[in-house]
Amino acid sequence: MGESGDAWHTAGAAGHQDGGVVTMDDVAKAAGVSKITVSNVVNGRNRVGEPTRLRVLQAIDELGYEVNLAARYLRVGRTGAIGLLVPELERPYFSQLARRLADRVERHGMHLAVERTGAVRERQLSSVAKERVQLYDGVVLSVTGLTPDDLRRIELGRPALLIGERDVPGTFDHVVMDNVGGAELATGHLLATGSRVVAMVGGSLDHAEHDMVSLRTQGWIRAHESVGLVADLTLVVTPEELDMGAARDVVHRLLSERPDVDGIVAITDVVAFGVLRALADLGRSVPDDVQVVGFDNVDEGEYSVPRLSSIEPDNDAMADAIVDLLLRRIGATEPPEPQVVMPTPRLVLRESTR
Amino acid sequence: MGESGDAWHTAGAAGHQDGGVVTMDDVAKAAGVSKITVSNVVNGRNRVGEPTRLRVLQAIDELGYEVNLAARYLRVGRTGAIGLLVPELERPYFSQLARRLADRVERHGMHLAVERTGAVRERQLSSVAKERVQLYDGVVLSVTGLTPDDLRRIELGRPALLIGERDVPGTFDHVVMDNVGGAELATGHLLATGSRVVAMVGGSLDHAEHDMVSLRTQGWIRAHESVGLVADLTLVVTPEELDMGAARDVVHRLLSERPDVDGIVAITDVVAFGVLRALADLGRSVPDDVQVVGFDNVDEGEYSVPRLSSIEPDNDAMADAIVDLLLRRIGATEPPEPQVVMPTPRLVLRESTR
DNA sequence: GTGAAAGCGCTAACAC
DNA sequence: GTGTTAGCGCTTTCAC
Repeated sequence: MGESGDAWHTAGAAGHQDGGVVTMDDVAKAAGVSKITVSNVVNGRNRVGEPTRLRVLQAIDELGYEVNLAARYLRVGRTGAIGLLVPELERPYFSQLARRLADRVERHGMHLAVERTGAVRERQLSSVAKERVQLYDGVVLSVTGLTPDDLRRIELGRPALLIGERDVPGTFDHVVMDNVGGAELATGHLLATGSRVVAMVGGSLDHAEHDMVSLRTQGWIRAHESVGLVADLTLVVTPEELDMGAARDVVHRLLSERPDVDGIVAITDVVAFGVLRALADLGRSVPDDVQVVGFDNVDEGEYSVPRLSSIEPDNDAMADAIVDLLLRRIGATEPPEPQVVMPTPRLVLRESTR
Repeated sequence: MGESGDAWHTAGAAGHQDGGVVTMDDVAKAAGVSKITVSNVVNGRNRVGEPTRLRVLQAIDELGYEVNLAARYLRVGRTGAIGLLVPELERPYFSQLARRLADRVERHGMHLAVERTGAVRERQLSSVAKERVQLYDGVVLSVTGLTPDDLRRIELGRPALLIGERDVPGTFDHVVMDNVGGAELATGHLLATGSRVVAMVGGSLDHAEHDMVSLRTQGWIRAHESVGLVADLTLVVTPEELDMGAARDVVHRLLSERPDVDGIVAITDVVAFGVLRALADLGRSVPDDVQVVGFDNVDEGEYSVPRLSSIEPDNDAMADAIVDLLLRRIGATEPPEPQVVMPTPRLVLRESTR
């Protein structure tokens, strides 16, 4: 048959004859049936006689045939894949979310692919992301860092679900953390266990934006209010990036200006790890000199030194809701009513708090 | 026009008329040209007059047209996507590899999607993985944990490149770490700086398998040999899993049996973090009582307490090689000669060693 | 139980 | 510069 083909690509791994892009027609010819019968066999539709089935199966095996997904997709409109679009691949929160989603999606016979949107905004989301998203039956989109205005522009052209922020046009399914409530819970615990000067590392006072950072900062403020204190806004410090390095640096600065800080709420667990690192640098003992609490309850918190107390947003419940809502939307013929799910967070106490 | 379509999926985000799966034909009709002219405009082929181009562009905009990638792919055979298949999404090594690859791949105008193969073996790799891989122009496959025999079975039907193990059929492009050399370097440093009883946490003595674990264990043995010592094989301890929790547990056990251990080589950085956690539990000071060195030089090593010394396999050079080799193979019309790349590792000293 | 015809949306050739 | 023809590989009627 053909002379070139796919087989060589992997440099002749298995023992196929010659590869050569085997089509259903080839199989049909070899088995002495028609294309459609091959299709029926491949897709397990039972309207085909056992002897024919066997002959077809054998031909498939001999020729090393494999369905062409692009063709099938063009015809059927389904790829069986769900896309998860996140701003960064290596943030533990996202990779652990990916793991949870992959588990659940596979349970439904589909699979998950993870892509990075980068420090994407507006234009990029509406054009770049839009194109690549086509090869998924549905998309989970993390919109951390996008303004409500950006969000209004998003139009992916297929079933989609948002995670990450709270205030959203109201036209998307949306699974969110209780950012305010969680931060309030965390801060409240520090205040209740003797901390008097509780800083918010990674927070922001830009109340206009209803993004994760501002919301968690509000929770920190509210916790003060609800015990009759007024939060000292100079204790909100904002690192360049929400990573460990920047967090560590900003804490060095904070503690040189405000050595009286005896509690730190970190905007995320990753930031909290940077905080712990800085406190170790400075010889402050945790939790005796300074209590620290994070947010997200990432796996690594179990093993940091000291172990990190954190807010668990109920990540499993969120993952459940995400795939349920998305699959519902994928399966629907009519656009279902957009829904918002916000599980109740709880505080996980480990060694970094009293 | 149509009444249903894509638009509703995202619940009417943007302001398209009605959606309705707009095709090139629709655009062509609206602009008063032919399908192919629309195609030419969309793909930026300049053989189209400026006024026509403008009319087409406007029609595209008005109708909210978007190319159908499945159709294009069926025709052209390229999706512009590279797949990265890893056993686990949340291992820092993999997510950081993903970041490096995504950077480079995007520089070439393509994009990267990451999928999980799970604790996949044989059958799964040759069937499951094979299907889903079709929508990528090329695939980077991490084969950690597969036997050489499994590897021989892999036939993905498209340009592929292996990472992770050393001994491989020799028919794939292959980018590997110098596992033996790296572990030898790490162990050598501990021995040279006064450690006398150096355990290998996460190692394995199953020399039959030439997987990462065995290779790094060999490096540990060799380092002893090259300074005239003979490695005490009872110091090789194997946790259930290569994660922090199991590593921590196994170190607890190790140190209760062998309190004289004064150096630990961890098979990976993640294992090393578990080791550090255990040593903190046991009140051993690092590096004074016990030196610790990891492998992979994952970002988190900068921020652990204490900061982790580690083997840097030259991850950037590996990422460069991976995309260069893969793109070469994708672009080629003839199967290029399979190539093996193994950068030289170096030791990064931080606080966990003397 | 099996097959023939049609077409999903796109682009490579080759006209004009 | 622009259009026509053909076909990528598959599945969905509907007939036999």
